[in-house]
This record gives sequence, C-alpha cells and structure tokens, in this order.
Amino acid sequence: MSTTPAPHLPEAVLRPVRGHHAFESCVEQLATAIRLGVYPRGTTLPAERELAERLQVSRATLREAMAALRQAGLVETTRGRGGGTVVTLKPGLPAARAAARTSTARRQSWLDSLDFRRIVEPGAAALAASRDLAPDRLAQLEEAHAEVASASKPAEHRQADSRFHLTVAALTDSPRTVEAVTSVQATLHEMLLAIPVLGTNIAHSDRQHARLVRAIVAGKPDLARRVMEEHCDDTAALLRGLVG
Amino acid sequence: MSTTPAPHLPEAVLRPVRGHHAFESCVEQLATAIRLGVYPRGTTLPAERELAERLQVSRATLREAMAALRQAGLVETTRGRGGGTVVTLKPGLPAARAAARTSTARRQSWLDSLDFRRIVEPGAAALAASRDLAPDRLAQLEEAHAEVASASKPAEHRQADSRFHLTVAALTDSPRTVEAVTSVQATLHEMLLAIPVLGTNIAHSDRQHARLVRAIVAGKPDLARRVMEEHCDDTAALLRGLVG
DNA sequence: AGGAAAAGGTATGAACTCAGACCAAAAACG
DNA sequence: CGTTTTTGGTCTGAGTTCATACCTTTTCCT
Repeated sequence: MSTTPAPHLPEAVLRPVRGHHAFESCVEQLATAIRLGVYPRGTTLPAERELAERLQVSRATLREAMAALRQAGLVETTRGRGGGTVVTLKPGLPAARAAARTSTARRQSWLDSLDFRRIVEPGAAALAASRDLAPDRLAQLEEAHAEVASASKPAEHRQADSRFHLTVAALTDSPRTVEAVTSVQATLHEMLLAIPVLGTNIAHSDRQHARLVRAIVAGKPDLARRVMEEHCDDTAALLRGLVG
Repeated sequence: MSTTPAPHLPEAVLRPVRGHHAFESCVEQLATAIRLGVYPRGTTLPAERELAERLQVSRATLREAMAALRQAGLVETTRGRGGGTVVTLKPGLPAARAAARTSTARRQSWLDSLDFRRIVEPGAAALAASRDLAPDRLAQLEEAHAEVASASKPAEHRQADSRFHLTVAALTDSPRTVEAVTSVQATLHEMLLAIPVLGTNIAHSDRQHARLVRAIVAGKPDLARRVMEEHCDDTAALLRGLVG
C-alpha cells in the first residue's frame, strides 16, 4: 500500500535545518559582514537593540554573539550614549585559518560554491543592468569600484572586492539575490584567504570590474552577465587549481 | 573615531536569523516536500530516526513536526515494523489558501521570488546541460518530463511540474543550487495555487519542457538556459498579471 | 511458534532562547 | 551644571530544543 518515491529527489531536497544555537548564526552573520568589509575597521555597529531587531533574535542572544566577537578580537565595546561596538579587526589575517587542513566535506562545499556563484553572480549582474537605476545608486556602484581599484594593500583590496560584488547584488533590489550573493561571497572570501595573492590576478580582475560597471551603467544585461561569467570563471580556475 | 559605513550594504546584507522553533522549520520543509510532490500521495516518509538525522534535529522535535503534519491531515502514521508515516494529502486544494488576502509583504516576497527564479532556474538548467550525465540520470529527467506531460488532473500536473524542475536542479549535483530551486519552487507553488489554471498555459509550458529536455540531453547549456529563461518569463508574466 | 528487527511512543534533565523589566555609564542638551 | 537620552550590562521565569535512554507494537524470518 505504501510505495516509496523515486529516490533521487528526497535525497537532494531535504536539507539540515540550520539555526540551532541562534547565537551561532548571529556570530556567523556579523563576523561575515565584518570580514567582507560591510562594516570596515573603525565603523560602529548598530546598537544592540536595533541589531537584535534586525536579526530577529532576543537581545540576550545577540549579546552572547557580541561577547564572542569581542573575545575573538573583532570588535570593542564602550558604554553610554555615543558608545557602541566598534570594528577593530584588521582585514588581513585572522581567524578561519585555524582549521588548517581542509577536510573533504569542506572542499566539496567550496567547489559547490563556485558552481553556485557562477549561476548567481552573473544573474545578479544581468538583473542589476536591467533595472532602471537612480543616479545615486549608480554612484554607489562607481564608488565601490573606485575603492577596489584604489586599494593598496591586498587585505584591503580583498574587502573592497567583496563590497563591490555585494553592491552589484544590492542594485537588484532583490533580497533573495542579495542573500545568495552574500553567502557565496562569504565562502569565496574564506577560500581566497587560504591562497597567495598575485598582482597579475588583481589587475586582471580590476579590468573585468571596470567592464562590468560600464555594462551595468549602460543598461546592457547580456553583456553584464557575460562579463561576470568570465570573471567568475577566471577566479574559479585559479581557486580550483590551488585548493582543489 | 567611529565612522558609519555606507548605509546601503548593511541594510541589504543583514537578514533575520531563521530557525527559532526548529520544529517550524521541519514542518515547513516536510510540508513543502509533500506539496511539491517530492513525496507523492501514498508514499511513506523515511523513519523518524532517519528523518531526524537528515534534518539535524532531535527526534523529539521531529515528532512535534510530524504531529503537526498529522493534525493538518497531510500524513497518517502506523506503528510497528513495516509501519511508518504515509502521505495522505490530495495534491489539490488544501492549506495555504487560509491567508486569503495576500498582504503587501507577501506580495513583495512573491515578486522577489520571480526575479530570483529567473536567475536560478536558467542557471541550473545551463549547469545541468554542461554536466556529463550518466544514462540513468537522463532517464530520470525523461521520466519526470513524461509524468508532467501525462498528468491528467491539474493538481497532479502541478506536482509533476514541480518535480520536473527539481529534477533538473538535482542534475547539477550542486546542493546549494538544489536548495535555491526548492525554495523558489515552494513559493511558486503557493502562487500557482492561488490562480486559476488554463489549459493553454499548460500546453505551452509542456512544449517548453520538451525543448528543455532536448537541450539538456544534447548538452547545450546556452540553449537550455535560454529555453528556461523563456519559460520563467512566461510564467512570471502570467503571475504578475494575476497576483500583482 | 518464537525470537529478532523495525517502527512509533514516552520520559527526563540539561542547555538554549525569549521577552521584558530594570540598572549603570556616558555623552548630549538646555 | 543638571537633566535627558542613548547605550551597554544584568536578572528572571517561561517556553523550546536536545540527547538519551527505555517501552510498545507489529512484522519478518527461522
């Protein structure tokens, strides 16, 4: 009477429920935002009550997360009006390297991210280019690009690059797209910190960014997608060679 | 000393931590899998212990979710060896319609899903077409397509259609892609249940499915992507007109 | 018939999370 | 200079979730 469904779908569809330990999710999100440069060194995070509201957790839980960030040396906190929690992390080195040898599972997840990125970021670029963007939004894009091009130290360049990609995603006005790109950039950031940086790669990458900005500003979705695809392919080739 | 970051990124990047109430996430995932036809009527769900393992929750929590599904009339449970939990939901009507008028937030989320889908599903189709697929995987695809084409009642067709799209996603072997498509299909399913079905649309849709299958089997990523884009655009136009 | 195995059903104590109220410090404001 | 306001720090009781046992029912196999 009871049959079994074709096995390939259930296996693929059911995924672990994440978010036990709400405070871990908070730490992960905040640490990611800080490492990707959404909150650069020296900036102040939103007040605890506001952050708790945004992340939809109780302040108690958020504070645990903050304590963890503090202990990890990512932020420092001062009390009283005008106080708050300030980012102190220097962009380069820290954390993440701890798990020295990358496990097989980790590697699988990394490679998966490269595939997913190749879908999501070009799609986001095309969607952004198809939007009718107000001048101030285009200015955000140009500024993000200028920051990447002008970054001197590799670590700063890395953060500026993440910010640039997130800015492109934000131009889509699509929350789910932004979420996907954020997630992908977090993994990518992790991978890039694990390999040496090459000046040639950075220069090459910057040229692609410039082309991408032009395509988006000109409102050419197909071109924007192709440029971003090329960009993803180049990064992926580099990473697959060095971590795969 | 403490500056504030450019405002557009934090706003976009920080998203609510989901998964308070682990059992709600379980209910959502299982109900979605059942409604999308991953577990069609009459099939048996995996044993509680196995499901708990898969979803990474305790059995206690999973059982609460099962109780909810049981109470909602989606499943029935029998004890003892050979027993288990069987899907009893008839594909068509139930649930979801409760929230009659769609709130503005809901509508926003729906429109966002259409944008995100237009990125993810064509990307998944292209990736699937670029894989070197074993014959049995192609057979899964052909079978899923045959099920869509041969479904007589609209409700069954709807489930078969979801299964077809999930099968395409599964061919990518990319967990994150499958997750994205699953999520998108869940929202889409909800939307499609809220509008009347038209025979012409179904026939049109089936032709696009057929073209898609040919493109994937032939290993033509660009073609597969274009076909899927067209398919998404057509559905989106229909839905935007009827729910927007 | 009689066990072994597989499935759901039950129970318990520890840990986590929540909401809300309240305290303390420090800057801004009049 | 003192009051107000903003911000982090603290506490508490109720509700969830977890891990880990153990029990009951039913079927399959010898």
